[in-house]
Amino acid sequence: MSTSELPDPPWIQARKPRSARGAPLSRDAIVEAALRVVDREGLEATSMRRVAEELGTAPSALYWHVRNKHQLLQLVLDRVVGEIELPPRDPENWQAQLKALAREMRRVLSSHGDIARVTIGAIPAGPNILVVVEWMHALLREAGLPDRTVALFGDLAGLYVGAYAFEESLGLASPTGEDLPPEEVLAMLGEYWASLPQDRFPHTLALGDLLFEGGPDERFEFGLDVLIRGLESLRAEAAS
Amino acid sequence: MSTSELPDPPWIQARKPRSARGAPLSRDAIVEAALRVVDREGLEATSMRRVAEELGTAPSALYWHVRNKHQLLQLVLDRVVGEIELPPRDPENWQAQLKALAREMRRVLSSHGDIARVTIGAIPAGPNILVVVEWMHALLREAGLPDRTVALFGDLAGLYVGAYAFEESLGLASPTGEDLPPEEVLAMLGEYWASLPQDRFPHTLALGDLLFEGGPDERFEFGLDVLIRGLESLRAEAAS
DNA sequence: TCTGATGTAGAACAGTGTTCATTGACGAAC
DNA sequence: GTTCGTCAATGAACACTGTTCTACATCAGA
Repeated sequence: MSTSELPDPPWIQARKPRSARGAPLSRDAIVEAALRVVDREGLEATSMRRVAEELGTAPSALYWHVRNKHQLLQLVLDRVVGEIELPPRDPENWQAQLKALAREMRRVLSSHGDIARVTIGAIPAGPNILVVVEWMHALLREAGLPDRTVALFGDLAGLYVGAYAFEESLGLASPTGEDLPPEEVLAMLGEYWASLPQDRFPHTLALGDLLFEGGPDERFEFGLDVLIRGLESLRAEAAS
Repeated sequence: MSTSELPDPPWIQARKPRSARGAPLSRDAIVEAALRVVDREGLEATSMRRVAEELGTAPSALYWHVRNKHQLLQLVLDRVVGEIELPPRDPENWQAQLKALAREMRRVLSSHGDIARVTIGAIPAGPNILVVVEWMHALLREAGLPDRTVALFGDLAGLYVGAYAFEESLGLASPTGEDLPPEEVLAMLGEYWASLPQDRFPHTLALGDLLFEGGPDERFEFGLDVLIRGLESLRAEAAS
């Protein structure tokens, strides 16, 4: 929700529009169109031709406003991150607030199809992303964590939420790469599981349904819990 | 190193060779060739045509032995995971052994280019992958962790190592998508950092160089430390 | 009015995963 | 020894992809 008036990163190099109402196309309109395509048809279907079609123009017209597809997707990601709502900080409750931020990030990412895939391996450098990063850094520093820990943990938390949301967006992708209904994938997995020799995989077989039954929410919360407990352990050790 | 004689997953459906020495091509030869291409030129350059060229055959010939590119990459990944060396288990030292396993996984993945990208969002279902998973499940169960925790943590650890190795393989990818020398990317980032308004990003700016200076090893070890501390906290709570 | 920058359009390039009909090679049965 | 059917490889083709290049409008300022 921010549309914050921040300086663009130098590598964006937005072209100055000729006049306020002059150009039929704009970088923002392209980003918005690309996001619509991502929402409806997923990242894989989001080609430059498809985005241009959504806008009723030629694919080459996009390249006047955007350097390449990679940059366009980065812009879309930053636009999506802008939807994240940040509550007022309360350092006394830093653990609960950190969890709430992670949940909000996951919610926003998951509400836009595969877009989380873009986060993996991207330097978090868009204006909106920086706002979220600053909020988190502030919370952890105000909570009394050492600077080095804050810097490293920010990275780690971003990696976790991004990777998790991405994995989640794939759903139950068939191991063969075809589009199979999830129940058939589960059936195949079950068949394979049953075929495993008991003497070589006793522990994995003993875990049995526990490996499959945890829903995505439960798995996400577990990871969050582990991360926060680990961080708290570091904090306690540093404070002693 | 395993070449374990395990049943193939049902979705592999390997074709039975006509005779032992008959076919000039084989699934294993294709996987090996694909791995060579990944090692030398990276995942993005690994096309079916490139793999076929490596073998001196036509691209369409591959499709007799492999269902599609997705499956081929899964096979390559499993082949790579087979290189992981597993020491004898010592549940007394489960924390150190768990860390050692994670380091070994990262080492093997990172020694094969981008291959870690394939791990993200893939159901860990190859034979060699299952051997590693079983080892880990065994270690944690023998260490006395509750089954539910073992199942969930296995997922989490795989997600972390895979995502980290993937991010690492990208190196310092330019935010624009072009191939820029890393120092130039760093220069751009520094320029952007310097342009940020002090009043809106005080904490992120205060962290300063701490955000950049941690090498990949240090960052990986930090994440590992957080995960293990979190797990230990769960174990202590469950044991009380 | 002329000039130059700002945009858009269309064609083209080199490449992608995958399918399909065709052709060859070989083991087994007659 | 010949036929037959399966196994395997081929080459062409399809429908795409990201990107670039040239050409062509459109409009602001001198």
